[in-house]
Amino acid sequence: MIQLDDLDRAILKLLKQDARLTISELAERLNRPESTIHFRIKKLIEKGVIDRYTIILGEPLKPKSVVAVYIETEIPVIEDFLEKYINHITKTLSMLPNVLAVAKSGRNGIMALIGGETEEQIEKFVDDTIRTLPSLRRVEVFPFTSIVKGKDVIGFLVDV
Amino acid sequence: MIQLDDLDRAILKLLKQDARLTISELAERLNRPESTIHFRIKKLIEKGVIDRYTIILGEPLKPKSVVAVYIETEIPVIEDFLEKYINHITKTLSMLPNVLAVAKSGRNGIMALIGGETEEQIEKFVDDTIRTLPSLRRVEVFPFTSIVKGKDVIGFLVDV
DNA sequence: TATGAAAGACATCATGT
DNA sequence: ACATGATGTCTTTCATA
Repeated sequence: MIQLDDLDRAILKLLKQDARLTISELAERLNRPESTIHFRIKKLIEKGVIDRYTIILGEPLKPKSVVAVYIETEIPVIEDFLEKYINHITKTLSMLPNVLAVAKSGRNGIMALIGGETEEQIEKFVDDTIRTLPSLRRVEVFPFTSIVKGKDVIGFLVDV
Repeated sequence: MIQLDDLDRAILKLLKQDARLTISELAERLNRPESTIHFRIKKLIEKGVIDRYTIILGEPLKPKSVVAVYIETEIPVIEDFLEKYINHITKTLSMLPNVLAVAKSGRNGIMALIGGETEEQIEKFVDDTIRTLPSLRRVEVFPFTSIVKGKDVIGFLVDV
């Protein structure tokens, strides 16, 4: 395991909120010398605790409407088909810009996060692109009314 | 709407990959003067296209196992109860550190993303914390076998 | 809006406590 | 873990086109 002390955690928390905080600003807020902050961040990156820095995109680029879709295929007699078919679907979905995220679920399930201008537009996309796939035994749409925790995950995921 | 040209898009794409790229590095890669890049980024922030800068946490802090859970409540006779109850559940879940994200779905549904060390541990958490809630008519767990698109959403969501 | 040049701020590193 | 100082790099600003 990895062990982080309070200072590490405080640095991570501040950088999560605003990764452009300078070392001097961090040093001031946390009442530590700049050299210490610099050293800690260097270590956090080396240890892989900080994976990378990124930007979150804002309202202008975010889809107004988001749904989760669960897809489940039939289980074929030839098991080998299953994995190949699941791979095919996930890869196809992954290439589409309005598909924000895709995960395999179990052996024959897929969960996808899909964004669009309206819920109706997304429904149409699901009808045209997903429900037309062969050998599905279930397609269920979970429309997101509001995001309570992890709100800006959409701005994180959206393609530019 | 907002309109972005190729340069804007190129800047956003690079910053999404690595928000620590300096203006000079961006300028070099995109064959533009530093002042231009500086100006564009300033505008992108002003327009809200760039919402904020953040860090993605790495393996040491990421849960090894992740599931999505869909929760659906009964629809009570008194409609007002419904919203209050859904709010109560979402807020309770949001406070827990292993609950990575929570969204309301429709009027009586909740979708939550939950992380843990093993799938069994998460199952136990679902049994103890969610299935014990009153007036639920459905609790379904979708274990994530692998994430195909949006892989580092977990490192983005995880609490420090 | 784009650019070039200059000024100031910052990260980084070495050294020592 | 912290302090200090030296160095080079980067950001930021401003005047100009």
